Amino acid sequence: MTNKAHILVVDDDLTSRVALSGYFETEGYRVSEAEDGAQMRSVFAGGDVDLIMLDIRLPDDDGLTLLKEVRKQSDVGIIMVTGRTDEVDRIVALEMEADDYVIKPFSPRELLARSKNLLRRVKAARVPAIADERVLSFAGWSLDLDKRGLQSPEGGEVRLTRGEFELLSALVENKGRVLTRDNLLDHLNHREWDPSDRTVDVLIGRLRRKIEVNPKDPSLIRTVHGIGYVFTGVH
Amino acid sequence: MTNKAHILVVDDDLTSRVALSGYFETEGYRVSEAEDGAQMRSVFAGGDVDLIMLDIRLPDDDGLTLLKEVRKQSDVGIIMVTGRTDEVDRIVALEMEADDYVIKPFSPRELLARSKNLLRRVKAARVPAIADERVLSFAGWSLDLDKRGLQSPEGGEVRLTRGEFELLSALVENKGRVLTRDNLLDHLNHREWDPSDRTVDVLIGRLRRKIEVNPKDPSLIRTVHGIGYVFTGVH
DNA sequence: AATGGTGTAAACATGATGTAAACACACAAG
DNA sequence: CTTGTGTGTTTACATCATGTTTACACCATT
Repeated sequence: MTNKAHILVVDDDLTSRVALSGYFETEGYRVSEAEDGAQMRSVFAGGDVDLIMLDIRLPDDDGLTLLKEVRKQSDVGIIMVTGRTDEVDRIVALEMEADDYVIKPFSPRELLARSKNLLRRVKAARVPAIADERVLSFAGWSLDLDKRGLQSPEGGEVRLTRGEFELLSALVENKGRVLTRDNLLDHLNHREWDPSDRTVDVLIGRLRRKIEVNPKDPSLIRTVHGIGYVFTGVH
Repeated sequence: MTNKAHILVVDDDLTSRVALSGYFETEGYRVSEAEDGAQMRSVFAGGDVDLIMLDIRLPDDDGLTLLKEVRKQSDVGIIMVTGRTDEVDRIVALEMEADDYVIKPFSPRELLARSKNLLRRVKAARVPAIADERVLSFAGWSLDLDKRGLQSPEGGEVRLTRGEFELLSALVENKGRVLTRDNLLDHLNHREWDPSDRTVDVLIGRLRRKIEVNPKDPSLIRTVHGIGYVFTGVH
């Protein structure tokens, strides 16, 4: 998959939390951590969590209570983290529609295999939900993030190279905010910028010739001398 | 759930098979049984199986071989039935994308809870597929998802290999959205993509020679340099 | 005016893509 | 078992797209 899955680890015990996060980070997942229900809700509200590793024993809210709360509003993947002695609660958790549980101490290899399989299922179900188009509009233009194409106000399709597209979407997504070359180059490739690097300038130039009415006097992509560029198109 | 889920129990041992079937039947599921790979294939070919309980030890084909075979062509739920001594194979099974395993003798309550949760996920992913048209049309062509065949605008039947079909259906189902090679290879087989893997490129090439008016200048399947491919046929 | 930043044409280098051919493997037929 | 067939995968190489560099003119700021 192009996008890394986002995993939320909820555990009050620092040791297990770090261990879990470590495993997942090594595998290239994006990991967030929470110590309690409040922090969990805060991260979960971001709306892009794919899998929750949820400790069944927490100081404030019971893990099972949180499980119920989350399940009520979401089909996110949930794996309960349990101790050796939680036998009964494990079954209860499964019956409350937790997808799985692991027992501390866990086998990393099995844990990762299970997580991966579950993520596959979660994502498969989510695709149709994200099916709505992601389109950024400005000054009559529309930039389709799925199609990776740009439509002119007249309706014609304008072809953009990968670099031009990355640059334009970064600018439009941050419209009104000045982005440095360093910043833009990071969006483009993941690369450090040094003062002799003119890549961004050249690409901005090519972009202007494609979308500006008068490329010599740009109105959409403005230069901020000594800093970088800023997108000033109206919505 | 409106329709009863269909569960296929594959086990050569009569005792475990009957035990498993019994549990599921009590819960109101529709259960089929198979003693070996051949019988399994026969039932599975019916196309309406939601969950397979697959013994990891079978007389003829290895359970893992069957697992691989099924996974190659389907996202059906799979729970491996293992003995106490199969520790290593359990992990291997998970890594071959089995959803779960149970250890004989199993706790009926846990088994049923796990099955129920998995069925929920399997069905969630399947609903949109069934709800959608089973025939996808574009530019005069029609792709029959049940028949796994393609009809040309002139009415002739064009033969597609499994790989070509998987690729084309993935592209058409996501028309207008750019799919990465990673993405496409995942539809094709369940396999990770690495930059040296040219399988997708070759298959796309073969596909183009079958459906494009001018394969040298493709209009249906467009290349998005540095990203992947996108289907741009009109409906 | 001096200095460093920016625009841009042109050349360049490199990695991505198209594709033929060889290969590997499973399966079916003899 | 052996042979043949279909098909996915790998290899190899020609070609292409495009990001990057270079060079120089021009501009902005001091």
